[in-house]
Amino acid sequence: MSKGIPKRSEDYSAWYNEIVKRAGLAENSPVRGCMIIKPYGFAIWEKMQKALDDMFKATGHQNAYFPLFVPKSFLEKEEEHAEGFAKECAVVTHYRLKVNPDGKGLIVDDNSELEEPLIIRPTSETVIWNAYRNWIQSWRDLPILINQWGNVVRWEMRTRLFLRTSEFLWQEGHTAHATEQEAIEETERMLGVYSTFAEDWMALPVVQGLKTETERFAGAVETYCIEALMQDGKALQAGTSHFLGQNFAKVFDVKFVNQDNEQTYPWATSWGLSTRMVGALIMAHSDDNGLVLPPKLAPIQVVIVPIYRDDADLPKIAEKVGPIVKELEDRGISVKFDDDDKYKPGWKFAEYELKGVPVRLGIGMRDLENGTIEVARRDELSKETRPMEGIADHIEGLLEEIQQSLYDRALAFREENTFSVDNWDDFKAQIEKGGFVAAHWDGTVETEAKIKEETKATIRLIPLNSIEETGECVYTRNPSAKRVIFARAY
RNA sequence: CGGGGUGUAGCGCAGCCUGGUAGCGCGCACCGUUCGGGACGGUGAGGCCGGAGGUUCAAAUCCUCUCACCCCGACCA
Repeated sequence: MSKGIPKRSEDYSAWYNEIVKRAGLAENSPVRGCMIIKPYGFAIWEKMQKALDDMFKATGHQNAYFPLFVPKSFLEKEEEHAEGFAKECAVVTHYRLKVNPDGKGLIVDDNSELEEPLIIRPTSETVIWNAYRNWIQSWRDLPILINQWGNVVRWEMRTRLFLRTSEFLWQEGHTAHATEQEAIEETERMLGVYSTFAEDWMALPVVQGLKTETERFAGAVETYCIEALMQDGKALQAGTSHFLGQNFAKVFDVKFVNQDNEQTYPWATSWGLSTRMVGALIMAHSDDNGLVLPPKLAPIQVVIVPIYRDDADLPKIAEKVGPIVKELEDRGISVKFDDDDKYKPGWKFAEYELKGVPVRLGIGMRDLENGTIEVARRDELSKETRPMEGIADHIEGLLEEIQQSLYDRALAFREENTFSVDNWDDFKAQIEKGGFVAAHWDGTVETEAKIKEETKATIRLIPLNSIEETGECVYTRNPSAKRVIFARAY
């Protein structure tokens, strides 16, 4: 049993913070709003990166790197984009400090003011499209399929580890295409990649859809997103993919000659997914005993804890464990044999539970005599004693089972917490209770704003697969063609 | 920026109201016994009580000012 983690049911927010700290994922930094990602947390992010990067490569993308600094004039070019990000930009105005002549410390050297301020990128559309001007001449240069792994800064008023930090790590894909159709297909393809990642790797069921005008990315023609439901009934945007039309091509004067020898603007997309997903992972599966990780993203999938009284027994156990470790590793399973004698088994059990290691094996002298091994699974907190014979096969299957089981559980939770609501009183009551609320909406920005004002719920998305169904707007009773998903969100 | 809270040992906290030589738990170091769900005993190290000023014979404690962080809201991935 874990010591001193607040209960999810009593204080979700405190529970979340404790998991992040106690599992060694991240901690606060001296700079407000920024976080220190610790090795274990970063290992999870690296697993995410690897899975995504492979999928990006498999869909024809290449990685590149663009600078951290964006000239202010670049950011200004696309009007909506500029307005959208203006409020949260860190600005570099000087390039030098000097020793304070009046005493100790350093002060900004006034003689080092930049002619043009540099913005620390909140996203990279502008620098990238400025570069694309030189990269794109002919239809033969297209498509350009680039992804970048990096950091961005959005000066947030209020932050939470992983979920919203002023600086965060992410990937941003930026593509250019000859036709509108091709760009839209790319936007949808990458949304599909994100969905697959969320569901197959994170064991997190998501709904795919479109953002409303209000929630759309600043500068996009259309924003697609995936939304997931967290255990406290709040929604979390898990990834976004934008169809940018020709907006950035036009303002950066990027043109190409098409097959009919005409000067044409290319069509753009951009798509991103961030370290916020580590937060999503925690909130989706973890429990009052700590983190619960899906096997596919767990830095350690199997931990083996030796149990012995006499120091002389450890080598005997180790001898038996060696081949098991090898057999598991040969199957691509990451294993840790924790033979550290500074901690005792009970402590280790609790520790690996806190860290969400999917499978724990316990092996002691009793097992050596009986040819058995104890197998414990983190998701169900259950354990059983099994024959050592064929244990690798069993574990391989068990990891798959756990991965699937976490997904099934999360899906069942989402289904139990998705409600169709048709009148305003029910709507308000349900939003208060939490969950996804599917309701009719008259399609106007005004109604959306009023609903948000009165209930704090926003339209998370207009689902892609929603069935056409005529109805009346839950707020205005005006006609509506389909339901949209409302929720309170992170 | 509003509202609430907290700064005392590495971590978590008590002490403050009612000023009088800074304490508890965890962790840490060493010794011994332990080891199948966060072991136990013994010994020991560790703190200008967030910062500045004031009141007082005397301030962690009272007063003023400041800084930082956390939580709730407005902004947002």
